Amino acid sequence: MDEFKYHYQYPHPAVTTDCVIFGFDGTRLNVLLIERGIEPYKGHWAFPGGFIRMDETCEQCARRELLEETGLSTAYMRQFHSFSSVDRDPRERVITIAYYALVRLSEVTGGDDATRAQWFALDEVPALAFDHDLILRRATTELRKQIHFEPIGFELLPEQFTMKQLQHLYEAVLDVKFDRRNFYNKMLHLGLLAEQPETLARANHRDAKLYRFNPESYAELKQKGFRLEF
Amino acid sequence: MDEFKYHYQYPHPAVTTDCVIFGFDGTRLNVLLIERGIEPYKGHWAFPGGFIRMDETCEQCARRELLEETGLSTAYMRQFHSFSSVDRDPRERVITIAYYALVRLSEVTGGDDATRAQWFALDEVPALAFDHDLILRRATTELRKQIHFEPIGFELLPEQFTMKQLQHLYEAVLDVKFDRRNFYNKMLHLGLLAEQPETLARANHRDAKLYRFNPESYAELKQKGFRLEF
DNA sequence: TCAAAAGTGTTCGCTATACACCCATGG
DNA sequence: CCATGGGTGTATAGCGAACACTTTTGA
Repeated sequence: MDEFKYHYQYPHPAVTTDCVIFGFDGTRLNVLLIERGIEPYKGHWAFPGGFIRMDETCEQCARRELLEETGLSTAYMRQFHSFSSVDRDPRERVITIAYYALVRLSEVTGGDDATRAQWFALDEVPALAFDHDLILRRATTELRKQIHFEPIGFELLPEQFTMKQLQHLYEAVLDVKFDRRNFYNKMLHLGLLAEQPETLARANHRDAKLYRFNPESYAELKQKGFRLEF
Repeated sequence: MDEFKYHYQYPHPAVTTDCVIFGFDGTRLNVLLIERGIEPYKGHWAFPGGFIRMDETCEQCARRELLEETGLSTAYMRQFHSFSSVDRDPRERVITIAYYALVRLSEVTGGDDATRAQWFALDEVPALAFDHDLILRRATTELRKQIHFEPIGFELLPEQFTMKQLQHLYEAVLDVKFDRRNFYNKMLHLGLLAEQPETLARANHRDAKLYRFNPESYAELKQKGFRLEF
């Protein structure tokens, strides 16, 4: 019985997708890692990923992995780079198409039990399997680039959030500090936020207003040639 | 004799790279297309591209194609997206990793004679083979995004250029018009241009100053946290 | 009444924009 | 001397950055 039953006239690389899943814990940016149960790199941490099927696109493949590990069937997801070093996988030639996903930590469920998954703060990520260190660095820089000009930060926050939470998010992703008052002013004047009727009661403090991202306003502004920037 | 001598346990897609080669003719942005000599899409125009070898990275593969078609061994080149629709190639499952290159038209030589290659202005590109229409649209939007924030426009101009040429380039790529005086001021104050001793003699007009892009200045500014923007 | 965080406005300086004049060249 | 494009400066408005005070809440 021949296990190698797929024949080609020319050599073909294997193709995988890998998925860098970002979450925000209120203070720091986190990524979801899987502990590998098999060789190569058994026991090392890596991004969720897997071989592409012949009947699915890369995006479908990446979404399948996201679903398996987070229970989420929808989330913001973006292809950011393909990695093709000849020796990046010791088994065979493997080219990977990498995505990053932005998820709300509160919505993440365990995923299937077969794999050990764990969130790591960006600055506490251990050495990773394969070339995943490189993939993480690239994912982070691409995310930063993108958040400068597109309102994707909201994908990491609950539907309703306070101004302070939003500020902390931007500070965590961009690794900068903003003046609180200027941040409030800028955000409100952009016209992308809808003030919510509810407020968030805080112990010992004044209640905080809750906001929601308003995609319609953004679509409208974008059509008028408006360019968001941070 | 078995022609299908490469065996795998699981099905593998074929992987290609495609290369959108941009050039600037002084007025409009152009792309280099190849007329396909074989099926599928025989007689249709397509981007230079080909199957990846087992001993080269995608970037090396794309550069190989660039060299074959333009004679250029160095040029600005950027991977911008991978395309993986299941039916994008009728022969077999093919995933392509797409690059765009920015070249100086003056430096392009014929490439090898085997293929018929031709420059097309962006707005005169015919219907393309495979999903190359989609690839072109994506390449164009990515190029526009990138030129907003990185000084890559110079890659499309001769080493020495006049302010007017530079303005025309930006206008062609971004599809906007700039006020000539404001464009001059902004460019000069950015500090990215080195004024050249030579001038360009123009018939019937005053000579034009020639400039050169100064990568050192840019590196210096970038390190200081300066963000370029158009 | 105090501590800690929320909410709001004003001033200032820079930069993008709109706009006008003089210069150099060839015919 | 004139037509054509090259080169430079100025006035204004709008936006981002720096910055201070008041409000609310629970202890």
